[in-house]
Amino acid sequence: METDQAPRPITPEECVVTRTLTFVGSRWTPLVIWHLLDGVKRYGELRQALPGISPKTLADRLQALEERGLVTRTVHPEKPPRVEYALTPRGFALGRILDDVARWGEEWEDAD
Amino acid sequence: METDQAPRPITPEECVVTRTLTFVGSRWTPLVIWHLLDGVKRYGELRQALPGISPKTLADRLQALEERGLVTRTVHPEKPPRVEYALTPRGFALGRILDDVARWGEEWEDAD
DNA sequence: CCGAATCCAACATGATACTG
DNA sequence: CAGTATCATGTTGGATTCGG
Repeated sequence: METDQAPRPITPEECVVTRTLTFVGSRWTPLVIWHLLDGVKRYGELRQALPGISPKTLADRLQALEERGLVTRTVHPEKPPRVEYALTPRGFALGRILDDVARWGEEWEDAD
Repeated sequence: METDQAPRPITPEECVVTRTLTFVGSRWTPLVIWHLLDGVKRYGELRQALPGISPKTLADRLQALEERGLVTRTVHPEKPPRVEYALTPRGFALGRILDDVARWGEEWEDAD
């Protein structure tokens, strides 16, 4: 007998998809990842590439991405200082999913 | 000559991935879609299946999903009224992407 | 039973100025 | 250059109440 699931109640906090999407869906996060797919980037390069972002928001996003293991942060103790950000393998894996999202999103909006 | 792109500045509003993720990443949206993958559901069924959701939030999410063509809403003019929600084909397509997100998210969190 | 209306709280984001 | 500190704001979600 297959237990035909009336899927039991589940909260957003218990749902891995929700956790993932609320994290990745933060306003600037997909664009940060997208730029890093292109290769290692400095803080200032990202800032230029993200028109209108505030330094605080960029720092927040990069810290969050680093904490969650999607981005590495490397400090070169020079003068002037140089800090570089790069995607981890898991960050790249996410980038591939974002491609799927992009394709789906384009069809979706075209059909409006 | 391949024009090696230093990808030109782009805002979140211009990015289809951002638009899609901020929409789908709304707190209860993934769970609503997930429950509808199982088949047609009544408002009250969804409410039971989503512990803690407020009627306003559920109505908001369902309206947004309907407006964007991911869900259909059918009113059966009975007494008491019966209202049923179902995914459209595009809604189901999104569901498949959410599966990928789930798989990625599980690895991601396991690796913490 | 389904859901609209109102009001409010929480959080993410933003502007701006300043520092190691 | 690469941020932090501080303050202001806007959008999202929730509690509650009421109507068809």
